[in-house]
Amino acid sequence: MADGSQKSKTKRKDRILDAAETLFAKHGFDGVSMRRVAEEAGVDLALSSYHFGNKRGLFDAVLLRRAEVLNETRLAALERCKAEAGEGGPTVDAIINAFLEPMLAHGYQEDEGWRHYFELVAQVNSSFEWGGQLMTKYFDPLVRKFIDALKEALPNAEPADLYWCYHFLSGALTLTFAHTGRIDQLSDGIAKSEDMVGAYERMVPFVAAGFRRLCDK
Amino acid sequence: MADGSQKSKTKRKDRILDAAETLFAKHGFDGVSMRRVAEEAGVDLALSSYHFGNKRGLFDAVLLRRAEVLNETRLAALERCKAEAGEGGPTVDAIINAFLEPMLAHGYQEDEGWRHYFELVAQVNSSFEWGGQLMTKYFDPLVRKFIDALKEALPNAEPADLYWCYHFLSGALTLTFAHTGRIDQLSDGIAKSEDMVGAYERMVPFVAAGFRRLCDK
DNA sequence: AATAAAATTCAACAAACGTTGAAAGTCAAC
DNA sequence: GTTGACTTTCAACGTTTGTTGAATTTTATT
Repeated sequence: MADGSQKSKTKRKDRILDAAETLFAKHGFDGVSMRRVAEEAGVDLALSSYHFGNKRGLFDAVLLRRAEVLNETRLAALERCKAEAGEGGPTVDAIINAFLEPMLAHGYQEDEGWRHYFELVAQVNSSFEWGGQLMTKYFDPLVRKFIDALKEALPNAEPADLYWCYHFLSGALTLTFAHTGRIDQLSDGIAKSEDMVGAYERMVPFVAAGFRRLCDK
Repeated sequence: MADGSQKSKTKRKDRILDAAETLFAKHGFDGVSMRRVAEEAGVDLALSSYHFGNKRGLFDAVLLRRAEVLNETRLAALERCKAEAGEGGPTVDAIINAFLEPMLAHGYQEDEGWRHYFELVAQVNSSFEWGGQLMTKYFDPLVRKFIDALKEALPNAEPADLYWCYHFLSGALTLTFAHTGRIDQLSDGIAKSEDMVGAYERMVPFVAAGFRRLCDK
């Protein structure tokens, strides 16, 4: 059969993950029904439960799928930035850049999947119910490596200051990738939430300046 | 009757708002049922619909109730900081401080209501579904006044830079007040998400340094 | 004390929810 | 081509959902 429909190409299991990713990003865990996921994926209702156990299992699978990829990319960027640095090790700017640049590389290049995924992570990160548990589980092992690198670049920093600075970075980052459209309305179109390159180019110096003011003693 | 139960004191309509505030903050709009709200408020199921029309009306009422108070407090803080400043107008640090300090004043002083409210706002701010619309509606008229003040303190700033800087501030702020507990786990207890004073004292210089690096030309 | 208005309860609706056991289909290995 | 292991569908289950019309109680006004 020579049909060009999207359905025939990818496997059903992946189509379910894609549909769930999109819907969870837009409406949150409780705002999406298993029926809606099945409909969007073009699949029977029961199939999601078969593959992922239950709704929560599906949610975890969506989060895990790209977390592994992102963590690897970020780790590679960190090690490359260390290798390129001179004897004194990488600068604060370089480390922050290694943390942010991989999101841009995947993020806004005609890849809807990654864009939805970052929207979902933004929502999870700020949610009381899951923010602590899930972000810790999926991202903090890597985040610790970045904080260790920052400790070397800022040898006199108080640990508590360093963690709070990362927290502020995390907040700025996730809100930016949430794509809520708020900055468009606030600025009357002068700043655009779709302009990820502009956001990235500003976030690196903004955050690095904060780190240095608090931690460079 | 001389009973000291909480029920008898406050009016039912306020009890519904309080219960909804707590529950929406923890579980989001779709994670809370009208029955759960009624139960928590100690009130009949139908009463919430009677007072607020429907579930969405209840949600809006919860958001609006404290937004008005917070906006007034922030406006007063901004004008006080302008009055106290010399001829050159307030510094960036002073303006940022006027924006953040009111949340601390209300926020963590044994007042659970405000704490839950800020958790709710954090969640709304990062949600694709509500973030653009609701935050704009309830907070942006005031935010524009703060940005105008920042424009005067940073006369050579590009407008787009200014809006992005505020966006980063907003992200750092809302995540911090979301109280997800993530920073506790990441830092092994060195930094505590309940320590709002510590967060506040660090956020002001962190954010102000970012503004100056990007906007002070 | 009678009256009108507002507040609250009761009971029920149809619709949507997550999950599951059993049946049917698909596919590769032998 | 028969077997056996996955995959997918079908049909239904018992709950829970938001909302509403009618009845009841409370409150304020006369």
